[in-house]
Amino acid sequence: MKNIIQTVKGTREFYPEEMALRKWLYGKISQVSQSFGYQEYDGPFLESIELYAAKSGEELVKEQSFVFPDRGGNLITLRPELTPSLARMVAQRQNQLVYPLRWWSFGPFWRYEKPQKGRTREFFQWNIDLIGVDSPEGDAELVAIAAEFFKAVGLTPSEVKILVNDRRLMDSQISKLGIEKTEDKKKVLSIIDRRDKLSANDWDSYVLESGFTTTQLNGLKDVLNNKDLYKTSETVMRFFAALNALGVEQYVSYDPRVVRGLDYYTGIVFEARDAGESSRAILGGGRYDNLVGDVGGNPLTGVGFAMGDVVMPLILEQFGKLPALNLNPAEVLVTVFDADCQAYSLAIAAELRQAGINVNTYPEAVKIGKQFKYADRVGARYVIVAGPDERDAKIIQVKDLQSGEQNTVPIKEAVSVLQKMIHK
RNA sequence: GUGGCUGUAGCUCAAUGGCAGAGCACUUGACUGUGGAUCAAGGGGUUGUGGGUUCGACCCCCAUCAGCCACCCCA
Repeated sequence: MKNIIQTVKGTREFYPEEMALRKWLYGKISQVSQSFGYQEYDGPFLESIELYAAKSGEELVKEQSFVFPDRGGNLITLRPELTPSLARMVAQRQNQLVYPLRWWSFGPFWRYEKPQKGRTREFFQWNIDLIGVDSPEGDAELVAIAAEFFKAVGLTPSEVKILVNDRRLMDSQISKLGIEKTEDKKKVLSIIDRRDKLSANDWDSYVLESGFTTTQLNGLKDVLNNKDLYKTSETVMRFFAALNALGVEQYVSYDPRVVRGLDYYTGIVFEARDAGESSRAILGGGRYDNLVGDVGGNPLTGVGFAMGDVVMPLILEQFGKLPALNLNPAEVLVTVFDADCQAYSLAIAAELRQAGINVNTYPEAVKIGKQFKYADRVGARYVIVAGPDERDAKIIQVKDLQSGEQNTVPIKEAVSVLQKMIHK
């Protein structure tokens, strides 16, 4: 045990239990994405480092990416995010694609970060984007997709909330405080982003230390406490009207403190958080204006979000919403009574499989009790016993481990009887 | 990248410088053609790894690896 080579730091292994959960999650994501008419796509897992140099935040590429030289000396990156690949894919076929473009993806990503709970170095991420539209209704569609996803996995509006703001709204408010320079505005956004991470007093001093006046500080506080700020924006009002019409308004609320860290958001921004103590960010996204420009296309607007796969199981566990998943694909186990009867058992199993039933056989003729225990442990519900008596009489015994009932079934009716039992 | 906590059986944890243990899990039996429940017995450890201090180290010191927590950043 001790000299087994360790897994790479921050990676996960998917034993059947975890794999079943991953597939379940993928299924929900796929179902919700497709219910809104989005098409599945994917990009390469390996990209050249130049792709990220243009657009992504400096830190993401320089400090949080796995980068290595290939045998030819080119720097290769394990993709830390999908958006640049998406931008290129759109740019390459910009004039052939049909807009609005609705695409979604679920695949692996790598970031060289310090692993801890809810954060690994290798993770899966759901990306979904609506490209080529700039309307509040388009923004609302993406938020509605997030809400429908929560609904699909069984999370209620009291357990998860999607918090929304609009950068344009914030921008005009910040201007009103006499902060006009782009650089200063960026600084304010990052200050707002830290609002929850500091105590009220510490945050106040942080604002002042960053070079802003007391008047600006107080003005900023007023803005951040104004839950009705969105009512001053016709666009955001339309956005909320659309959410109402889509029937997901209970999951969504306006919060002027949400600004998101990334520079490239230009309109609506949103993030989902759980209502528990940890209050983790579950997903985040927003509107961007210049998706394709950086990789050489004509500017296209879009709105999208990303959700990692690591936090969701933690949230589901916290609220007791983890699904009970069946790990054993075989509903039936055919026991092997003794060496002489093995062929009879194998033939029964083969016949059931021909009929589309998933069947385990016990691979050796050990004590029947052990085989029953095995069936119980692996979660096979029906056990077939076919010993010498059964073989000679052309029958089998079928036991339902859940009810404990056992019936004698003529071999000719085995398929139909089991199909009925399995599908009832 | 910075700071802190932790690491003992498959799992959850005891043992605070003097013989490395318990519960659960596992194997076998009670039950010679039937799982779960009960009872009994049994197997299982280089105490994360490598050094050091000591007559003696799970325990103290150093390093290292991993996990967790707070920063940073974000999914």
